[in-house]
Amino acid sequence: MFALVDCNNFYASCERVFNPALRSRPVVVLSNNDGCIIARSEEAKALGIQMGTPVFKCRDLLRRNKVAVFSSNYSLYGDMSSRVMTTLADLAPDIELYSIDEAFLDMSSFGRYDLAKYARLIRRRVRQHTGIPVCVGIAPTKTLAKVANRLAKKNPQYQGVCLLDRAELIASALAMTKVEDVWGIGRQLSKLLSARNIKTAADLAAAPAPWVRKHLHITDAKVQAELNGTSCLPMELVRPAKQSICTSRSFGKSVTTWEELHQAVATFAGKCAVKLRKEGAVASMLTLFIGTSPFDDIEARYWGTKSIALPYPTQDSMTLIHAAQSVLDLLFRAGHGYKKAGVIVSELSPVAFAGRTLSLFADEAAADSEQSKTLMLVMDGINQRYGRGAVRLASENSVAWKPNQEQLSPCCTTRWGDIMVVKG
DNA sequence: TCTGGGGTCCTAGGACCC
DNA sequence: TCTGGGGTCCTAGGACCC
Repeated sequence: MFALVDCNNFYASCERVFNPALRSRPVVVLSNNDGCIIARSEEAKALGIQMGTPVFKCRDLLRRNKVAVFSSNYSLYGDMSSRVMTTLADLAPDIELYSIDEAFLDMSSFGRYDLAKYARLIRRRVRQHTGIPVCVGIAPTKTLAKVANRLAKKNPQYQGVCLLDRAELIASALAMTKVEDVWGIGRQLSKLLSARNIKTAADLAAAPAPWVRKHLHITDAKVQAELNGTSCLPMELVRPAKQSICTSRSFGKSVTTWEELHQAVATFAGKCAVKLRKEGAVASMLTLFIGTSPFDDIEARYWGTKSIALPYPTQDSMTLIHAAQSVLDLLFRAGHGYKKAGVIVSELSPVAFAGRTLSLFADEAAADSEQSKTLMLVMDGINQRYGRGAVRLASENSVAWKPNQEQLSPCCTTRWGDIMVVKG
């Protein structure tokens, strides 16, 4: 048996934990550039505010209903997430951290223990330790646990817990679940299935397996098997090594000059380097993309993307920034108002392997130098101790293109200075 | 005026091998 | 008119997840 523990309206709930005055008010959290609504409390959902709505389209509604609006505060959400996960790790022998607000727990060793009762204990414990409300779904496969969790969330009478441990319970749960709400079935696929009159999870479970395998993907065949109680997706107890790392942003205002874009690109490459070092990986490939707003007139739009091989597998900020800027020179077209850019590093390998392969060309290094490694170590150390950005390379700068973040809440759990401003 | 960010997996098809 | 068979590798792009 698998339990899926999923935090309710996670970002909105995080904002509430340290601000009790928000408990009776609708709360929404905005995307990185204060552009779209990406999290909503139950009260906000009840107002009809949809996921992904641009704020400017519902500003009146927000004001009329005194909705509390926040910029996204990932320091806070990341820290609250690890508190929730730490609490959960004590409650089951094995745990898979699936996303920032979800984890699977391995319940297979619980035997004849009352799982519904245990699920209620999980909810209480997480609430007590972190202040975050969660729902728990338990079932024989991960996909069914997802179904169960969804029912627990949608139906107040379940009180946050749904246990699917008998065939008739599973059957009725599948009949209640629309096919587009099944984990792994997205918009395109549900359109296709709907045309074949497959409208509920029960319909999908009952569809002839050979037809599914022939006309859909192998992943969808697994979804179907999981709905029918055959577990195809095992617990993943260790996070697999990342294959790529991306840093990208939309700009608070459109960027027109080469200099500003250069700074943005340098900053993103620098952030990728920090993430690489945190991951313990080196990258062999770098991709840069820059673009105008997709909402611009079609003739004003521009989208450029290009990848280059790095001189050797690296995690050095200066090497990556230099590479990203050289790609920018190839992609930059004057006369556009750029709205977004990003850097992706890929072909990652563990840092322990860096330099094992000798360069074919004798005058080329095969890995970062000892000086560069030491310098990066010192930089990361200083930034960890004194705060991100305490030291940076001169080319990294975020003045001109800085994203809008007008409603940022304090970092109550990660920054001492911020604790003082909390009231209530 | 204002429209997110960061990932993975799968497949089709081209280019190449013998 | 007739024109093999069996592979691998790589990439772009689509679809999905949160």
